[in-house]
Amino acid sequence: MLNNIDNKAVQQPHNHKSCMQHALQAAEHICSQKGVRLTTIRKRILELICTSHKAIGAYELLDLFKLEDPKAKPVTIYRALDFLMEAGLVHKIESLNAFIGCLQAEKQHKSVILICDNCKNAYEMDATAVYDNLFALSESMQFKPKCLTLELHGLCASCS
Amino acid sequence: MLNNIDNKAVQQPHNHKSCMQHALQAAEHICSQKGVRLTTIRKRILELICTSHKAIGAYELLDLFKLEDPKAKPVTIYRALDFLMEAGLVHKIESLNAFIGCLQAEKQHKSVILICDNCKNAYEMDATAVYDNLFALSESMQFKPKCLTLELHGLCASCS
DNA sequence: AACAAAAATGTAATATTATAACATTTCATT
DNA sequence: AATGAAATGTTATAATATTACATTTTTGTT
Repeated sequence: MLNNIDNKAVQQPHNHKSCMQHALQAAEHICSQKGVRLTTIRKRILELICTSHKAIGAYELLDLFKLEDPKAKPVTIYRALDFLMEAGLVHKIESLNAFIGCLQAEKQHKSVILICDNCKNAYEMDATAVYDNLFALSESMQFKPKCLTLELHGLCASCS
Repeated sequence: MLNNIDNKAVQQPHNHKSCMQHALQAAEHICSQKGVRLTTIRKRILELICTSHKAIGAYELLDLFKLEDPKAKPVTIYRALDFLMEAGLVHKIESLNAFIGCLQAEKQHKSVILICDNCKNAYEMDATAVYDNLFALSESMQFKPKCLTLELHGLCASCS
């Protein structure tokens, strides 16, 4: 199985089928633990997101989903995305208005997303030290930190 | 004059008029140095942004600008914003789709934006160490870093 | 000053991203 | 089976951002 939070590993060619299975199993587990329902739609949207490691937009997802349910509407997607984000299964990349599946949803984590501006692949890397540093720093300025957006754009190994 | 990159100072009540004058003078200086033109429209949009330290949306800016030029269109604002961002005079807050004036445009800087989710005031704080850390870390994974989005949401001193 | 090229702005249309409001259906529990 | 809560369907619209092309203004050159 894919070593979680190991960016190098997922950047390499890897068995993506098992990668996706892992994500879906984690999703089932997390949802049952939280007592929330991973419905057919939600699960399918998650699958579509996890089809690749590329950031995907809500309307791209809608187009894919419409192949199976032609009457689907934007709000279907956004509702599923809200659910999946709330559960920590999906992250929004604010600087792209796009979404990625989370590979370590089962662990509470503090990560930076590395985004390749060429191929749009995006991976999380642990950034606990950065979080702790910035939270402490901001608190010393009487700022009460809640939530950090941390996205690093650049070129991945394959594209540079 | 306001000490640049001093978040505490701008969070306090301060002489905002001089704060704004500083921003405009810096803008003039930077543009003449770069050989680009701070036209009437661009300057005015910058002024409108610098009226407060609150993040402001493009269409809010448009509404304000329309008071003076009722025929103004969205693209007028976006073009000015593009120019101002390119010149480093304005930053976009990706997680809000909103904009703030930069208080230390004259210095090359690596900063985190502290955003108060209550009052929407947003301030930059130096984060050179974080940049250097993340850039180095990502390079060690064969990722070629270009641009970091670093936004910390929370509550400012006044609002918490 | 006259001109040409480049830059900026005007104008219209439209693309993209996201949410609100309310009706209906499905699910879990009794 | 009846009930209430959660999820989904449906319609409409809000909010954010860009494209394409016409016109005007500025700059540099003659």
